[in-house]
Amino acid sequence: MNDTELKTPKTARGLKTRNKLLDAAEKEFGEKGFHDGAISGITQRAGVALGTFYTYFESKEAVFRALVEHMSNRTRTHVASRVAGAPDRLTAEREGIAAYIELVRQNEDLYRIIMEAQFVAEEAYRAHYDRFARAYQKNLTEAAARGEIDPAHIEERAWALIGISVFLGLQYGVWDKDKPAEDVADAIDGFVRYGLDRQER
Amino acid sequence: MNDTELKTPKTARGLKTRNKLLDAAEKEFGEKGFHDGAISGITQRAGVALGTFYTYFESKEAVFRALVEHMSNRTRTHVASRVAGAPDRLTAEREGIAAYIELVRQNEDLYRIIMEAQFVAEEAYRAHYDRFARAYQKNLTEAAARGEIDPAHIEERAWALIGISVFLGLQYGVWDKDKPAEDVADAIDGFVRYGLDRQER
DNA sequence: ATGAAACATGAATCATGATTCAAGTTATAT
DNA sequence: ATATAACTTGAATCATGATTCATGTTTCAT
Repeated sequence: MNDTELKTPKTARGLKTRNKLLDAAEKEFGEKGFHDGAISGITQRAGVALGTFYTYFESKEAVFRALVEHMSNRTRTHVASRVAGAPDRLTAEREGIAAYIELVRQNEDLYRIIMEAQFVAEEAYRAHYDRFARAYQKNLTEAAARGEIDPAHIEERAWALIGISVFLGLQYGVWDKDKPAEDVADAIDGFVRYGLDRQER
Repeated sequence: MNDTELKTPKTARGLKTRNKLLDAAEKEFGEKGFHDGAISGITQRAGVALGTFYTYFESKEAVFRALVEHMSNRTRTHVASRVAGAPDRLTAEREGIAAYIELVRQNEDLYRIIMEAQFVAEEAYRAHYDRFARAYQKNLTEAAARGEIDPAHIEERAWALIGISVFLGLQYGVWDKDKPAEDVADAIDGFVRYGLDRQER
């Protein structure tokens, strides 16, 4: 009952075309946004005829949804792989922020498309952040069990940490790309560890 | 050279009509979003004829811009008035978060419209957060001078604090309205003060 | 009291772009 | 080798809704 399955390509040619369309949609929507982006723009970028689009996607909204899920996965795997080696949660936090800012910088479309999902594919948007929030809560709970962090208010802290990443990504990944992502992550590390109150050490 | 001035009403009647249109636009865009919202929807809600809209606004984008500025001011004054009596910055931080969540809850349109500005009125969106970031930096700098907080990395911390408010507003003001805003503010207070590391006290 | 400026009206215009479809081409299982 | 499913094509359809404008009404300074 979902678009992705309904129109799954059956041959290698079809798969290739569908991927070309997804890549093209990423560029089109990333550049122009959902409403100014056009199906004809997508098919032109992909080098296929207009009608071909509807072989793989039910509607303009449907590609967008597929795209959001695609980018949500990309974000998760990018950050996760970067964080994997961290010795403890607080270090992982710092790495995660650096990885996220870098990702946004390298791939500005990603930030914009996920944000715009809030208005075009609200379900997908909420699912994206819920998934993140749950993952964060799991990590924080485990870290608390190991005695690495304060065990209080895990849920609220998870959302706060998401907010920190997203807004640092906006400011230092999209708007002001001058500072190295590592420097921003270092700068915020002390705050995440010890709050506004203490000096970092 | 700006829309607001070009079409400023000259009489009391005109002013009243313009305000009716702004209120109506807030509801229309808040409910349906920018693209699904219609000028005809706005004028119907306002109880005026379609053409009247263009007596006061140059275009659909222009009302939206006016609206964003209006709501940006509303947000600032609401939070500022709530924070005014706080004895120190860390207490102010806690009050500010509670005030923001309450505002979002009472007025969900506001959250949505400001967020959507990112795509419809990017300048206004960035201006809104830049203004906030500057105010935060000023407050943090002064608090650091009084010895209330760590003086390091003021700019990055300002953006992090904005991100915290916005995402707590999203989660607890828009999506999950069950917890009292005060409880959320209390829950996050320890994190903002002492980070993930310590127990709150 | 009156004329000019402000304001209000809503039908008509107009551009845009998503979606459909009937006809053709290519891949693949047998 | 061939039938069938998978895929491709792009011109035609169609709905939507922003914007304009010519005509009327109200306000207000004098």
